[in-house]
Amino acid sequence: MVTASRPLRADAARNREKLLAAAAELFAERGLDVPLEHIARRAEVSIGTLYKHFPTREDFVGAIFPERLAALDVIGQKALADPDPWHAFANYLEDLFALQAQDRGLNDILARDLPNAPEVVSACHRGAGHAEILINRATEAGTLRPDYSIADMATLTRAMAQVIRDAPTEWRRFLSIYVEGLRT
Amino acid sequence: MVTASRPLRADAARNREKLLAAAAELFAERGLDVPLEHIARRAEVSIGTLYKHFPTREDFVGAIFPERLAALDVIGQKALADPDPWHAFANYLEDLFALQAQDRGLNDILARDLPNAPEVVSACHRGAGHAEILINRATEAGTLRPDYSIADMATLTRAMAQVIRDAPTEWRRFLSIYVEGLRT
DNA sequence: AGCTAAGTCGAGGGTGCCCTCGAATTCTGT
DNA sequence: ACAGAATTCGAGGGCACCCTCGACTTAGCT
Repeated sequence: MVTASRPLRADAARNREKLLAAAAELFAERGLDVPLEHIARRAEVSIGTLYKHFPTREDFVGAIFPERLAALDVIGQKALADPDPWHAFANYLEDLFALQAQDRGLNDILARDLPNAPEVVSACHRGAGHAEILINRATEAGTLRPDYSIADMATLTRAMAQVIRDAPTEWRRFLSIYVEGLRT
Repeated sequence: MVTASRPLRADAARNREKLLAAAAELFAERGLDVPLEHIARRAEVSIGTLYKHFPTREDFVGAIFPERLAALDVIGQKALADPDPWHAFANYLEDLFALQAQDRGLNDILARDLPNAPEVVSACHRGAGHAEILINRATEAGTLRPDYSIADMATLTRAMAQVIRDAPTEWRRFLSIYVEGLRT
């Protein structure tokens, strides 16, 4: 049911963009839970207009994050191109959390059990796909402990989300200790 | 200014106990942020009465947690009595997080930057004292990486709080990986 | 039994956020 | 320039939580 709706009126298109920009900023600064009213205010648009364009918070997430999640693919590709399995895996983790540390919204999304927007879900699945390959390579090379799994990475991601939130300077150290524990 | 206030009236004392019991349960079940109104309801007491006895949420925390934090001292003593420095340290961590996993309120307190009730603060300091000794012993014995510090343990505690919250069965595995990374 | 200080109650005011809807405005094709 | 459709606006209703205060009740003393 892809209704080929006619193009938006000029003012509407402008407002939509202002809303997206405001939401993108606020999500990155304050996380996914910013009050929608704040978004409307920063966009200099009324709350009613906001709801016209984005009836739910998920609609914002779905409109904003696919683009950002593309960064996930980039670091995934980079890691897959690395010939050293261990190095690829460890660097992937670094890159992943560096990404999370830059964007509170992304941090929330990856930590949360409920990123329901379909675009977001599929991006996460792709990410998990990359991760799985990297894990397998590293275990086969004998450098990563053999029982390590995606589930462990999910746990790690949530833990890191917390560390990033309340001690943004210390996540690298924390991660390096953890990773040390993964080497065989 | 320890005002030796005259004893509470019988009904007041009873209500106070009911409130404490209700708060203790709800903190443990749901964490420190339960609505005060829920506590009043479970205690079968009006909201006004609740405020009479405990004007702020901190008053509840201060009344309930000192007792629970005594468990911290217990595991601290146990660890200090252990002759094997590494074993003492590693077991202390296990015991500490087992405690957190049993009680969402405690989990919140240890993870949060704001446990302001003085009794709670001092209990945390005592805990940190034990931890420091255990760390020193283990580093001197050469089994713990030499740069490990209390600050790292604080970070770990917050990370574990998160893991415990959203994957209560996996914290042991997560911890064991991390601890593996600490051994020299 | 009667008095009074102590305690209890819960309606209600305040805040912050969510979301809706009808009146007012503005774009755009003719 | 105008009509009509599309869009905007923001007041306002709802909800959940916070906290206060004055009217009512009761324990406990004499």
